[in-house]
Amino acid sequence: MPELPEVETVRRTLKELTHKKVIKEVVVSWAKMIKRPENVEEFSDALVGQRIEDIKRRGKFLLIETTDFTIVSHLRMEGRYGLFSKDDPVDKHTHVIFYFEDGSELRYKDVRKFGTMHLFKKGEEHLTLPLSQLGPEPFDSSFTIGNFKERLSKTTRSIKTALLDQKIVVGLGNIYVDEALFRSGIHPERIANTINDTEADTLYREIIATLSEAVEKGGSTIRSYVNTQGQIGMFQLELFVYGRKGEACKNCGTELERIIVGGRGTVFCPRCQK
DNA sequence: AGATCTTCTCGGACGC
DNA sequence: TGCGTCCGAGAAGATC
Repeated sequence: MPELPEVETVRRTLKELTHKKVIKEVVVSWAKMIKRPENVEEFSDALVGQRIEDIKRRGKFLLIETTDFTIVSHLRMEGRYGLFSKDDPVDKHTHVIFYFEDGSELRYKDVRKFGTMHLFKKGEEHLTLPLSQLGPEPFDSSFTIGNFKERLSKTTRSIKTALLDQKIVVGLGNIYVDEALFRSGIHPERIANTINDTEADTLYREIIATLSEAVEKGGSTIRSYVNTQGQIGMFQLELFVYGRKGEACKNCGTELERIIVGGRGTVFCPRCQK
């Protein structure tokens, strides 16, 4: 499931693959994934003749910038982009195809149909949902330890739930939140406002370290994550807890436990995480 | 009234 | 084979 590192990997690949290509036609075969504008034809029509100028990322959202518009795309769990030629058979889970003037096509596939696309006039995408309420980027100077501690001190949710909410910091999903909490020695059910100063310092550092190491490794392959080129990711980041229920903690050997926190499956070490 | 909780989206995987 | 259940990111709506 794409979290920040996977989305960043997709962004980099997609930017190379689609640079300066001009859209000839857009075909949407699953209209419900287009959340803005309400009329799907408006979405398709607006993009005809547009050139792909840049691909950015905000949290787990991809921002596909064209001459005049920005497509805000969220992959949710299973969304994937791939560049194909017209001779490639169209997968049944393909919901949007961007046809380029050079004959190539950018296809969006999504088995679960959870992904979304919003179209904005370029520059207006940050003014409203889905981007307007997002917290700071973990690698940006706007993500400060002071603000992080203040936000934690003001909520009574579990620390895991607080971190999955994209308001304190963006980019963490179920994999990396479990990893960051393990690396910080913090139990996922700890109430956020009970996290002490030292723990918050560690957590802040480990959130950034966990995500940046994963970006370096090109994202995770958990649940057969595939990059934009249709290749299985070269993920090599060592996962300490995610998906390892019942296995031995790599730090102390204790059997890892799985619980539900905020409705999400959660794996942790009962000995290392307090 | 702001924080938190619940519901909804969807189809593959899995268990009986 | 055919049901029923589970899973989950984010937003909207409901509730505290």
